Amino acid sequence: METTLSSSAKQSVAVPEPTVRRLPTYLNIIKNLQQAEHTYVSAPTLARILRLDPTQVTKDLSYTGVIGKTRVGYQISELVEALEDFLGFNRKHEAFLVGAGYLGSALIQYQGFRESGMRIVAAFDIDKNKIGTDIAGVPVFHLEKFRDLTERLHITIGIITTPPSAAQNVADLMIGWGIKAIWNFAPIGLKVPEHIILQDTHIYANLAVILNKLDHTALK
Amino acid sequence: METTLSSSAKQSVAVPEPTVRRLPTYLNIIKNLQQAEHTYVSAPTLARILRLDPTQVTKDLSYTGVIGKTRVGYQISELVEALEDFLGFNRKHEAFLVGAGYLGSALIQYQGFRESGMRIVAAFDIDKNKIGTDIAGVPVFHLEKFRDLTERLHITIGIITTPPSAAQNVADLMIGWGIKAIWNFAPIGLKVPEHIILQDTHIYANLAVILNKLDHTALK
DNA sequence: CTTAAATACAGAAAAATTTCTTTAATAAAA
DNA sequence: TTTTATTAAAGAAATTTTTCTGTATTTAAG
Repeated sequence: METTLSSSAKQSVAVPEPTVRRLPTYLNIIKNLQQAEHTYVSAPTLARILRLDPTQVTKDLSYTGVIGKTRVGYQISELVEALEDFLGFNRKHEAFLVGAGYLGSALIQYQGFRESGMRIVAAFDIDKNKIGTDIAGVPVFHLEKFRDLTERLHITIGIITTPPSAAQNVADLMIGWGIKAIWNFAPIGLKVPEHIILQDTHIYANLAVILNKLDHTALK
Repeated sequence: METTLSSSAKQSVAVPEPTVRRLPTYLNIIKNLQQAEHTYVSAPTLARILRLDPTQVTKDLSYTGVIGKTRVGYQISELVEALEDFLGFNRKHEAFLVGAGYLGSALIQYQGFRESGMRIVAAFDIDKNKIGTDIAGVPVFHLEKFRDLTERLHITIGIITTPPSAAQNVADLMIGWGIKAIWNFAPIGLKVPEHIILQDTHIYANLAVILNKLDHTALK
């Protein structure tokens, strides 16, 4: 799905964001190679698999600090560790999700994130029909119950899957909870303090690209 | 989620892909304004809502062909129609999904795509436990039943949510079905003919950006 | 041992994208 | 009516990202 529209706290991030986006893909492939008993992988090999420019792969991997061996490539075990470390996939982050609609439910049910260090531990909504239920084992609470929470939680990530009209209020609430990063799926530009990490994801972005190409190449 | 790594059939796409990605977001906001009885919207207004550069909004919207009125902005009804037309959201595309795991199920259950012109009409898997069931009303068939399909289907989009090892085979199969576009979620670079539209989406990309920022700003 | 091929890496060049600047138009205010 | 402020739009500049070149290294083949 999606794509970044805006982001705050972009100071001192020397690594280009397109690179950060590609790194998980490299990691995934390298892990597959690791399971297939490979011990080394070269940039050209990764480039062939992903149909990318070999020098781009080299540049991307250089940000991990791993140095490759000429004529051989990179040591897989070393690269896996470096990538997981760089991406933060080996740390454990717990997340709250607000807005248990179709998108929110889909995100919860997609447990794949668990392998990447993020676990959704609770969901919130204001729909009485959803309160008290659970989605794939994740309980759904009433948002109001957490409104006046004074003690800070150990939750680092807040996921917003509400309608856009509610998103800013939810964001403010999350900041009050002591959350460090907000993953926003609402199509609105949230106003957050400098120290809050904000990542906007727009579900329709990729679909839009496909549909647009479909129409524009069909005419050719 | 999300992001494009590669794409084929990129001939004559004069509109920058970042622009195409932003357009659905504009559309969403403009529709909200429309419901709130607004009739005009200006680029600076959209820019404030999304925290973007105003001239970027102007440039993006210029690709729709809609021309704005100085000092007033764009007519909302005209813009909605132009955006939906440009993005293909008012056409109806049916899709097959192969790989009914967590991600595939999440995508099916997220019915939001229906509003954007794409409807997932069937899912395929090779897991006997899944065959015969349905996910949110979408039936799950055995992939093999469709392997030797000779007649072309009217399905335009194929969604791949299989493990990477199966992805290329599935892609070839889909091309045989007469599919026009492939939306690939497997972390692998698919080889497809020139005329097939290929869009790669990498689920972990956005999460990676967040986790990376979390670690790198926490140290500051 | 020598040669050839494949690779990492650094730097330069090119391409794409965003941001800035200027101009003209026009609605609203004075 | 005149002035002011806001906006769209086009083009230029700046920035970011990708791609291209060249060099040194090293494994493997001859």
